[in-house]
Amino acid sequence: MAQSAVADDVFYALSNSTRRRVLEQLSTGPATVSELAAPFDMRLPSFVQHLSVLEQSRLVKSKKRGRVRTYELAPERFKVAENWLSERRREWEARLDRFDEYVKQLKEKESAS
Amino acid sequence: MAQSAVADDVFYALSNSTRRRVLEQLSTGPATVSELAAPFDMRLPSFVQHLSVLEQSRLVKSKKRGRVRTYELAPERFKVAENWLSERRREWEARLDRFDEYVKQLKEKESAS
DNA sequence: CCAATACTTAGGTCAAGGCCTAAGTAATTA
DNA sequence: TAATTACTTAGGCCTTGACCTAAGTATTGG
Repeated sequence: MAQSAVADDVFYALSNSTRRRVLEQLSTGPATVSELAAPFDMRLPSFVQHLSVLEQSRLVKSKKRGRVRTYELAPERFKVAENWLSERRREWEARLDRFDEYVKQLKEKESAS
Repeated sequence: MAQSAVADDVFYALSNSTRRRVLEQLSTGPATVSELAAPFDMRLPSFVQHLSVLEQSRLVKSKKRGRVRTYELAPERFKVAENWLSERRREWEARLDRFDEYVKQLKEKESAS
């Protein structure tokens, strides 16, 4: 899968507040489907779709023991989003620094005249 | 607008690779609609929809002078995504630290017995 | 072993997303 | 002022997304 497709999946998974709330919950530790579903006013099959989106994006992973499926965070994939964002920030800040430098030099020339 | 709806918009805007490429381009400086569209094999009206998604999310802003519309990055909104992600990281790292501490104490008790 | 539990599968509705063509409008340029 | 440029608007097509109900399967507790 192309790098950008991974980012598509990750950002898409993050674009829904139900899914983000699940990730918030899982940040505090593993949980079962029922536990995760409890806070939401949504039928289980609908909710489980969200879990499957999260799992496909690999932001979480799950394991089934007996009839209980337990989810946990898979922190690695978060880096895809974090890295993309910090790369953008790096880029625009570098540009703004160059602009500041440019303005500074303009001023120096001005005061020298 | 609720905080989560803002995050919905931001992450949704970021979930498409065309839109991310536009943001990458804009990280290096402002650009017009035609300049931004040039690299893409897509009809202008379709492309412009992506720009409007970006603008609605407030990740970018634009201004029209004459017949030319110029876009630029609006860095502030990126923080919504950055903050959400760093908050999750903070949370799960705190948890893993607690777990390490727990394991460490287990080992101490063990060696004391 | 029977019922309850914890999901899972199948399939349906409706809105939104991403692309298109065709036809505008407004600002510039020749 | 006529043509070109730089978008913009309108509307259509098809797929995907987010929800639902109904019915299934596989454990497990009584």
